[in-house]
Amino acid sequence: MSFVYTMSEEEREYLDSYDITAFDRPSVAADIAILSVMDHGERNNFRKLPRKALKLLMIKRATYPYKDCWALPGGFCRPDEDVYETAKRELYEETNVENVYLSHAGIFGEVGRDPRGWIISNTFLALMDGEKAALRADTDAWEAKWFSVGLVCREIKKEASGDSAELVNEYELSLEHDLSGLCLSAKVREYKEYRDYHEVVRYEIMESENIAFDHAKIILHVLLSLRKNAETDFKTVFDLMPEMFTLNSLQKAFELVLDKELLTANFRRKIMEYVIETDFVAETGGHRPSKLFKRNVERFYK
Amino acid sequence: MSFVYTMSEEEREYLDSYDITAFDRPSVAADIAILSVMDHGERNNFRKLPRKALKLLMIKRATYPYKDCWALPGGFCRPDEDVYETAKRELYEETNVENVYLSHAGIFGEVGRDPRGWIISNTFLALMDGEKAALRADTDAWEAKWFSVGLVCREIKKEASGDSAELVNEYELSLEHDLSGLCLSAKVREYKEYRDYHEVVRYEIMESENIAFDHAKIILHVLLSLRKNAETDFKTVFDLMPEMFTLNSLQKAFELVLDKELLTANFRRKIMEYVIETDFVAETGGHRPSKLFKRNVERFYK
DNA sequence: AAAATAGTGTCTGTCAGACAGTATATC
DNA sequence: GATATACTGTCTGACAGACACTATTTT
Repeated sequence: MSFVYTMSEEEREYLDSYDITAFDRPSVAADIAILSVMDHGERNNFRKLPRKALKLLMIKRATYPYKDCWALPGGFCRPDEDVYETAKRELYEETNVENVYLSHAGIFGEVGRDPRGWIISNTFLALMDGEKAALRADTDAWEAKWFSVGLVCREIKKEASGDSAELVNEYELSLEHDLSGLCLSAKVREYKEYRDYHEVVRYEIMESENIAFDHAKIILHVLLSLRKNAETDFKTVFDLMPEMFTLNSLQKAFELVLDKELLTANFRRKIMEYVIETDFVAETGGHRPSKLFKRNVERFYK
Repeated sequence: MSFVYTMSEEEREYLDSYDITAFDRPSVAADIAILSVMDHGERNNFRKLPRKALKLLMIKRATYPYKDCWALPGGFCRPDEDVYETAKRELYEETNVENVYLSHAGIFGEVGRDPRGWIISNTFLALMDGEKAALRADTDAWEAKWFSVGLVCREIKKEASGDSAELVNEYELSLEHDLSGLCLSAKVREYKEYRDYHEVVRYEIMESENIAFDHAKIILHVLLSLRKNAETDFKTVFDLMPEMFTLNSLQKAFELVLDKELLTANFRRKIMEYVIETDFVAETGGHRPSKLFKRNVERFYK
């Protein structure tokens, strides 16, 4: 804050006698869902391009509670930093990567969500390109791993009558680690109720296999918000791409985030004004090589 | 959380010896921007419809810091409640209104934002219909008042070259109280920088007249997010409407939120499937009365 | 030639923007 | 009849979805 706030003598006295510790206070944490698009699975055919997957970074907990379960990277907020800075710091500590997309994506403070006590979790979403992210490869020594994200939605209930409506969806979240075959999973229900002319949304964890705390709920929430955001603002998806990329890999990133297939011709027509062709090509195998493109920053801010 | 988490003996011991108070903790507050659409100004011509304005509820501070300045309603989070519940409780205490649109709209925890110490503010956005909101009218006795919201944007800088871009906008926020003529105002700059292929947005308060803390920044942020959200998801704007409304008043609500004029014929065509005609009419003056409509809830959840 | 990806051209229906026009109340 | 709001019809251009088509590389 840059503007100057001048204090009276009286106010100075009031503040000096103000005891902020008189009230109960929570611990505040920043948890980060770090997403990236990476190659996934075996490349069994030399001609075929590698399959791509949306990947999430999870960390194995070394201590109680939820010892040996996997959790989102995160940590507690310190008095000398903004929550945003906490997230940035944790992100760097876990990935050695700086300058990536980072946005606040919600707050989770339900009573009893952490057995250690009153802990409020600020959730952040970070997006980074797979090349940068892969530099700190996941080895057995390092307790952080990239998991392929799978999300399936099943409709449980859908009722709309007169002035009220109720929708229940069950999401099956599965997180798979490529090399070890390790698999984390969860079922989370989404309850949408429309009553008194207002919508109330609530999530409930039904099952949670090896995922710590309420992080399955948090991951679901982040994935759904990202998807919704990307529908209208496609600048976001570019944050998953390296400096130069093929139009095919950009399309794959969109498809993974939006969770639907796109028609190539239409996608290219729409995206064309946001990219600039470079003189480079990607030589990827037994077929015609594709041109590399970069962002057209000026169009982003037309 | 409904699933059961079973603890080992070892874990129980760990948790019993865990001292959460060993670390510094912040106070966590929920501040709410409560918006509503109400009639505004004198009705000088009996034929003309009342002018409408977007109104924000502000509270005059009785104590230091920022004594006699105006602030967003809010309060501290208690250990037995979710931050969301804090917001709902505060909302009810200030307005006597329940069951309205309420959503988390950001977190403000900059170091030094509150002279009392380390206080993190969770910002919520609440929307309610003007009829409900006006029930607790603003009297002189009550220190809460509805202010008409004015927001003007001026472009300070716009540079995009090669791989980086910089945009600076200055927003002039003015809050006017109809009866007393009381006026609060602020100038807040928005810095958008695009570097290393990622966007960073930052707000800075340049002036703040009678608005407490960093609330001018918070209000700006809430208004801009609401506007952006309403562009694509127009369910939100309906939360500003009573059970029955004229299409004209709905259009005015959209225009106030989106801050742009809409063409009536096009607006009606677009909105028609989301409303149902009722048998009632609004008799408003020396001209053809308009039909009253209600929400078509089933279409909201098609 | 076969296989695979790269990339283009065009038809079609929908929909938003613009605007002119008609309808119906009260004073 | 004047005034003000209520409400409708239709032209236009842009654009998204669908899909058939051509191009280019390696094995």
